[in-house]
Amino acid sequence: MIHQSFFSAPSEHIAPLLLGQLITMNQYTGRILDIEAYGGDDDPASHAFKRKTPRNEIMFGSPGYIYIYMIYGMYYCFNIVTHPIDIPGSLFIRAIDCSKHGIINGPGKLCRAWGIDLRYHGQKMFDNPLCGITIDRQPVAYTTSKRIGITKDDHRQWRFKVAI
DNA sequence: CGCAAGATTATT
DNA sequence: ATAATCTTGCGA
Repeated sequence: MIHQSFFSAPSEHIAPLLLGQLITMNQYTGRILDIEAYGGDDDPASHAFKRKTPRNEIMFGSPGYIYIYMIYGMYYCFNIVTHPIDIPGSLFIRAIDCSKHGIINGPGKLCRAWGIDLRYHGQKMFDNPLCGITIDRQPVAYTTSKRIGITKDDHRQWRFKVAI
């Protein structure tokens, strides 16, 4: 499994490297198909755009930790903190090809299928036998596009998907 | 303390 | 295109 320093880089640099690779969360495994990158005070769409708040605080912390938040009162979303400490950013996992459930397209559906909730918030994606990512393949071809579901759109092409 | 907006999804 | 549903963060 990859270690913490791997996540200590800009989100948009890491995202394509993780596409097609193996993610493990407790009993579940799958291959990452779709990731969005988020930054900090230069990224209006990011939760960490302005100040540190109770919710986004972890985005300002050490890389490689799990950031979970609830959206629209119904769905949890799964993120991994990026950038060195004090520089906020995250990777937003949107879709996975899961060995058990098949393709799960949608961040809310992923958390529902894998039972991810706030208990995962603040846990590690490194040095953790239960949660982590293993790079066991050559880099895969991918496409980029605009991030979806955001209104403060800055037109950045920070959505990364495995090419069909 | 009130209120609008939100990194979504299923349905029309 | 819109409802469902509730937390968060902002302003007063």
